[in-house]
Amino acid sequence: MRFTHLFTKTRKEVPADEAARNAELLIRAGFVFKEMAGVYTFLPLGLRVLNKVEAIIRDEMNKAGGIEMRTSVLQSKDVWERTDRWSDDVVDNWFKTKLKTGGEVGLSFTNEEAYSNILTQYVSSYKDLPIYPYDFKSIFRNEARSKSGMLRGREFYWKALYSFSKTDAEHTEFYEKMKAAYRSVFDRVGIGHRTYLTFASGGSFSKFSHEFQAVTPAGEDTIYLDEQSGIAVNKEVHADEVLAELGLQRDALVERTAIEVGNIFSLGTRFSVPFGLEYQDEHGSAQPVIMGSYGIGLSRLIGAVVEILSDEKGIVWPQAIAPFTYHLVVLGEKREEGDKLYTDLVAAGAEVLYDDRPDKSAGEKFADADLIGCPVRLTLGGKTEAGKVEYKLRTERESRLIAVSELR
RNA sequence: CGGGCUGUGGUAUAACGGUAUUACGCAUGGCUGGGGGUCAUGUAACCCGGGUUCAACUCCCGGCAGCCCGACCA
Repeated sequence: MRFTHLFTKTRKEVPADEAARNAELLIRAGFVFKEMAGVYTFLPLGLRVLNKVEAIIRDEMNKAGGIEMRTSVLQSKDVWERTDRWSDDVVDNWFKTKLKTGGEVGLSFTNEEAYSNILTQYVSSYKDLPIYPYDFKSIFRNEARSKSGMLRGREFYWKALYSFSKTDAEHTEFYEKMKAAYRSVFDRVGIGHRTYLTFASGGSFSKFSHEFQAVTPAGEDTIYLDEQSGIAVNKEVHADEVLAELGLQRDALVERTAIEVGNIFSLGTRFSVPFGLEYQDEHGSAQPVIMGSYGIGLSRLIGAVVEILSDEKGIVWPQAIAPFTYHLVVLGEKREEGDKLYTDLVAAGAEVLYDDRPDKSAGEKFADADLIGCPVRLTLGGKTEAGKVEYKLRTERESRLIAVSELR
């Protein structure tokens, strides 16, 4: 993409109404636009990152057996009354609105009911199970207090997968598979080294749920981490009996602030029973479906990556989710060579952000490249010998000259 | 939802009960041309409503909005 085609602009000033580093950088670099507290529009650069994160998650979900679909955002009152989660007294962060015809609808704040309800139409036999549908979707929560930029929004983009299994054993097998898939997602987006499997309260159907907590001071959870094993417990279950059960020594744990970038939990029959979601087993008797829930907030995850990997100059994107691999800077008289290199790289399939602005100084272009954070900066300028290009990694200070042909 | 702080050009800010400051951006032109360069000219603002006052961006009340702390986070 040519910079002159990209309508967003970078900003030097820190937004006055953002204290969170992730929002500050994403706004200054032009990845997102703040609509209101807790609500952000994804601008062209931001959407490219979002799409890459989505593709990684989709890949991992599909590999684990997931099947993608898309549930509606508008949800009907009837469905949620089945599980007693329509009332504002029970769920206080619903966004609700009215139909012209008089009925009430809610905007999805989670998906359990939607899936349970839908699947009653399609599941009737043990031959129909297990199934693992999931979707990517915007979710709405009327938070009393959104905060920390992208980390806690009122509207956010997530992936939710639900497992529908015949037995506890079948459920557990998949649950373990998802743990691995999540591990892989966080590794691939570049924060695996800071993300820990964390035991949290499990509700009525299992003792624990599992969270994936990324350690960052910007987080809002407190976890107790055993650095040896990489296992953590959420503050909410930090008790002697729990530690004993998990084989953790209290003295070995360190307290950390972290953000929950993913969570998985067993739902048992909490939702399948109210919807009559059952199947007939081999003997013809009705059995409730065993469910599990697996969520990842993509917008939050992106915010966490920025919090964890940025430096004083700007964002440092991991290759896998960077908006572009190359940030090509062309200075003054090298315009023609720049155009050719850009065209050649794109033709070869590379993703390139080409700073072709004719009226910007070198300093400004370099500062923007650092702020935007693509992994590789390529420079063509007065110091660059013919046939060569300066190659600099975002994570390194010095650049080196390489032959243009080395770039493919 | 409780508490605190804050609302001034596109962005970031200053002052003042009486003509609204500066920087960035943007526009035009010149000089520049490898880490946000420089000169000139221009452009653009007091959140909304009410009150006090001769006069309110400024003080008071209410609303709305933003940030922070706490509560909450299915």
